Amino acid sequence: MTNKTKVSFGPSIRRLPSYLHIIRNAQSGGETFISGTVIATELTLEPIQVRKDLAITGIIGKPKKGYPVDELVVAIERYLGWNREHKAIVVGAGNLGSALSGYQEFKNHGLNIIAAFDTDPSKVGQTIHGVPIYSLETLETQVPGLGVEIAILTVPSPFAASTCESIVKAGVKSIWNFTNIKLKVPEGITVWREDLSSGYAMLSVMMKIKHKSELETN
Amino acid sequence: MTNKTKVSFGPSIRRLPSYLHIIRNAQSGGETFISGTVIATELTLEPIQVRKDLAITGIIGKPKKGYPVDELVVAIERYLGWNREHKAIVVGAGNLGSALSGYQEFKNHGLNIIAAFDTDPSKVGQTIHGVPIYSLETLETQVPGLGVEIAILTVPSPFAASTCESIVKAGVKSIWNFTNIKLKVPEGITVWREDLSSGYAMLSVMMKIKHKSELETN
DNA sequence: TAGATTGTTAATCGATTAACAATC
DNA sequence: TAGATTGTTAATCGATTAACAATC
Repeated sequence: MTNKTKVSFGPSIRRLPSYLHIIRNAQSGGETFISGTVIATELTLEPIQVRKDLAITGIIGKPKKGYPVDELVVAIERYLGWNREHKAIVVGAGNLGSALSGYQEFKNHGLNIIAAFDTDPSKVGQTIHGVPIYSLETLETQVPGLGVEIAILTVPSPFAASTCESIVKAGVKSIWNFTNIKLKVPEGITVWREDLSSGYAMLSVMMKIKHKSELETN
Repeated sequence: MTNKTKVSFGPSIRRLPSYLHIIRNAQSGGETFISGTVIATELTLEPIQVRKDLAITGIIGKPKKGYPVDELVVAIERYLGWNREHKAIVVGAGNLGSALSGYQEFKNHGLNIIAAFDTDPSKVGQTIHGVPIYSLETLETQVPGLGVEIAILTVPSPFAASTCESIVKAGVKSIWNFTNIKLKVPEGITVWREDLSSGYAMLSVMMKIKHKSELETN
């Protein structure tokens, strides 16, 4: 169990943001109730799956009407911890780091990026989306005490391991890892790897299968 | 079944790129065989899972020695369709699109981004990582006939649906969707959604759980 | 040879889906 | 009231893990 925080309902948790998005839209449209059926149709899921997923937030629906929209929004955000601020830093102020810094959606859900770090001297002193860029060398001295919870790791892969060490030394406990390296971290450090290669793999295989079935059909 | 290409072994396919990365490293290091146990240790997985996953590529290992590195690399790339070129376009030449255009790893695995499209007139005519940027308006006329297989969708969410329609009209059959919108596409179009929000959700919940257990412990 | 590692077959685990009574 | 939708309990499905004979 070393290093592994067990999370029950992984797949359910991953679907919640999509639900939240739809429910928020309904809220903006003035709806007060939304049914699991409607959400399911929107996302091409089974209604029973939506109901099961929403159950983990503790919200209770009304037969015939569905779930109370306002309560549901609050409950999902609470469940995800998106109702409070998470101070974060971007480590690697390249295009990807810059893109993530600018995502309004994350800001709306508590992600507060207060600084970025990079090795490129020409970037230091600049800002990306209003976020100041500091020298990566200063990370370990600057970050402790600022209450930074999350480090978003977007450095090139060869620097992932060493940069990760700096992040840990700086006392940041959670790492959102966008590199294709599996990080080795001490116990108590949470890592979520966003593996873009695995997405490309899925897309590639789906394409291959479709192509094959076309060949078979024709 | 409408719109849904069924892919068996989803989780296995998503792990293959990580295996490939490690096996390639072993290859560079001059190794000729690599065992499932070694790969598993590297990635904190069970050896049996690695063996099961590698089995789908058709490669047969040698007891005591492991799997032949060169053959394994070829077999994984073949299985993923990464042994051939996939022409692609980036739709939405912002930071994220720019980041993806520059990823050497994808280039090495057949992803050939031949053009980017954007609405911003100041971007049109420029290049990102050597990829020329054209006006989004010209997508439907320019792209057909070029043999583009993949559209990487990185426009802001409000434009996702309409841009998706253009992509489909242009005859591109696979979409790598980086927006937080569930796209509605005609049958025969493959979509893989890269859902960054779900990653943020997982990280957030893992943080919450860890925090709670710390409170309980102290 | 001895032992590490394989591939196969079976068991377990967890997630999805089905069935259905309860109810607004 | 009638019927759509809920929450619960059970069944199914698929993925992971275990056990173990085969073998280099």
